[in-house]
Amino acid sequence: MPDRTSRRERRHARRRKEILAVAARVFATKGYRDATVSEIAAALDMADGTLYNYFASKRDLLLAILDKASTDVQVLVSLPHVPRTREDLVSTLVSAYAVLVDHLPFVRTLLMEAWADDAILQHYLAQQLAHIRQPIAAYIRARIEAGDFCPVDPLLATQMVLGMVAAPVVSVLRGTALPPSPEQRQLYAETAIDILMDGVRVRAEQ
Amino acid sequence: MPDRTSRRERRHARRRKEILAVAARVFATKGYRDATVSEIAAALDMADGTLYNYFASKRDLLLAILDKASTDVQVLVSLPHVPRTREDLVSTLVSAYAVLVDHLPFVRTLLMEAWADDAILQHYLAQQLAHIRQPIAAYIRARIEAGDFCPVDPLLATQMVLGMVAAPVVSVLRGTALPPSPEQRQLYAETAIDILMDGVRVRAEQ
Amino acid sequence: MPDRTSRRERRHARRRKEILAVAARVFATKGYRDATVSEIAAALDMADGTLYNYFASKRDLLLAILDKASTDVQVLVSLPHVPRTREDLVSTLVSAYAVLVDHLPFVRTLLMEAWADDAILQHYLAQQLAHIRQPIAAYIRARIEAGDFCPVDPLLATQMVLGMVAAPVVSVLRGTALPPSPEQRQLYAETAIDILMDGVRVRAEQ
Amino acid sequence: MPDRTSRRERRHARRRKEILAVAARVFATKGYRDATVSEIAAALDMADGTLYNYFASKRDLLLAILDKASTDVQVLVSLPHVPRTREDLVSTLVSAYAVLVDHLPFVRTLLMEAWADDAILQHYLAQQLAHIRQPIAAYIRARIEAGDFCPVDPLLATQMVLGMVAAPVVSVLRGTALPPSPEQRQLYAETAIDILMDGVRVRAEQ
DNA sequence: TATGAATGAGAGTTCATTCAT
DNA sequence: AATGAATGAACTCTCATTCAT
Repeated sequence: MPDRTSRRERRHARRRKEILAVAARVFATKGYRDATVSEIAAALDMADGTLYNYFASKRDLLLAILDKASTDVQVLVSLPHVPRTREDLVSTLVSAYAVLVDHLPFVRTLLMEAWADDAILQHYLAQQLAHIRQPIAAYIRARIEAGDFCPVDPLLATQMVLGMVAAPVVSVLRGTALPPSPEQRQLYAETAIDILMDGVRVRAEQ
Repeated sequence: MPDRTSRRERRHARRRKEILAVAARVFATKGYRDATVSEIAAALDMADGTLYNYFASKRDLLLAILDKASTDVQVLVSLPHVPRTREDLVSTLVSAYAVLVDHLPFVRTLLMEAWADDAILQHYLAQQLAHIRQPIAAYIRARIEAGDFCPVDPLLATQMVLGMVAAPVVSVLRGTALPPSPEQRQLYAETAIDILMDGVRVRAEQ
Repeated sequence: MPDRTSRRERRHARRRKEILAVAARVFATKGYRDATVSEIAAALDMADGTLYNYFASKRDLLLAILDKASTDVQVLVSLPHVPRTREDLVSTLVSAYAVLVDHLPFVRTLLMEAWADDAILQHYLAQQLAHIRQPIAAYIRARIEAGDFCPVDPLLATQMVLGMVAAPVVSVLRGTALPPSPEQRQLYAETAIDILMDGVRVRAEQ
Repeated sequence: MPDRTSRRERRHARRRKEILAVAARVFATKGYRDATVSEIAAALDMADGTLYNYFASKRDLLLAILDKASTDVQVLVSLPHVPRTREDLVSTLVSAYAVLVDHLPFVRTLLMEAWADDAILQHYLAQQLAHIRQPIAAYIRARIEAGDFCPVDPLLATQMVLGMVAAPVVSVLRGTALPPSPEQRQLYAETAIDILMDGVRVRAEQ
């Protein structure tokens, strides 16, 4: 009876997803340690024990959330091509914001736990960040060598680029600001790219 | 015997400081909830109960750390004057880095707890951040009106400035990078200011 | 499935009662402070944590016992009518003894805690005692005015009546004497009423 | 230097007495278990450790209080003669009230602890009570045999006598009523004796 | 003698996890 | 599969007692 089995499996997978989403919200709000299993179960209108039919332990639940968050962030890394033009850079950034905002509780939980736990940082975030940094640094290095960019430290500049780009969504990730509208995301991206490229200063000769 | 009393008081205050420093390190590493009182006491080579002669509760210990972190950060706010020249801006930034680096475990604990707890965010961090943001935004707004700066959203630009400036010390605060040397701090500050002012792009006419 | 729910509820209520009875016995014997939660749980052949599924805290357990003791004693207060004849008085007293004896550990715990704690005395005992005293005092006052009773202070006489009536069950409440048989209760009641009415002295003219 | 030694000893004994009096007050108010050593030391304006120069342990302090309470109550027992006349009975009772009232915290502590602890009851109170009961019972028995008293159970009557006599000072011992004035004591004693002897009922022929 | 900081055993309580229903 | 009562390890905190000063 493969049909029955697979239906059951689909149902099981669907339920796991529901649980993950709710648990991520709870963990994102109170932190892993302060959130209780009962609390998550209650938010799911489900008995405590039932959770254990889907996840082996509370920690397992966390790891599944971190896994998903990590995978979600990975999308940012796998760019189809290296953006060159201003429009290209802006639209890449806009879609990066979209990814973060679409998975808020997952990303927030990941950041929270990675801040405290070295193993989690290494396992779920460090590689992603390295993969994001690397092409940016390479790009900057190349443009410097081509004489397009000023001779800054490429790694330092990369960090600053990321800081600048991340800044407007920190409070969103934190949960104190509402997710930005598409227009706002566009604004964030354009502002970041423009400041980055030409600075805030008005050029004398223009 | 006022001499005896005041010696006791001094001793008491010194011991409190020691405890605070060690506890901040432990909290910064494992998080408030995951750190146990026994663990802190052990790190101090002290019986569990002795801690309670200095702090009424584990939470009280946390709050004292947050208080100190908050006060330390406050220093960043109370600038003697608004910096104008490039050198002024750079040296302001350099000393800001020094403050963060000098109180690493305290600031790290504050950031970790404020990330999860709304009340803590409000009470110990929100005002400080507002006080940092406000003069920067005012400065940007003024320069825009004077025609010196491009017409960007001042608040958004402020956030990006802060993101850019904070970026190189994030991993230091996290504990994965060593504190920057004075030379590095100088470099961070100059790079941030320069990118901010003129962008990374080489100007055609120069 | 309301059947399942109500069965659970009944089971829960039954278990609460069991716990209350055992806890009252332990508190009555060792006092609230000296009795430990582990000890009560052990007497119930139950893990410590299980108790907390039924009562929020050790103090909550005490308060539930005091509540019950208070309510039980309240029965003494709610007499269907004011007793007049000797038989009436005697049978009222007999049933009062029955109430005390039927709830020994509860009443003993109440008396013990009310002896030390003003708030408990006020909340769980003072009103009951006032309600017992008041009709007795009123009765004595009325009979004095009718010329049936000697002109004693009604309140003082009331206290003495209660002292006399309570005396034979003090050691029972204390736990050093066995509960009186119905015959003994009858004897206690008759003796108290008779001494009260006519004293111990043989009247000359009889 | 016997003078110095004995002066020191006198001083030591005096200090012990002070400590006992204060500790009895604290124990009487909060109970032995709920009172802390620090609290008693603070009430004496003394360091915690100093107490241990006078008493080996907190329990030792309690036992000394119980000893004193027991000894004080003993005075009630050692009557110079068996009272016969009404005046004799009344004055005996008045002085008994005086003893209780003069040692309130000690007696209150004794009653509180004896209510919970069998060993304390046996060691510090049971004998005293037996010694009080016995002559009363003997007296009643004798008067019954002489035909003066009605044929009641002498032991039961004894208990009721004690209950009646104790009633008006229960709230004083408890600490909710002020100690009675000499006039009130006289009234208590006379009322008790009179009710006891002749009851509250007005005799028909009078 | 007097002090009070240090001690650590032992208390109350929480909560992730199990398992009979 | 779903339930939630039972479990007990692990935590925070208290306080009688000790002892260097």
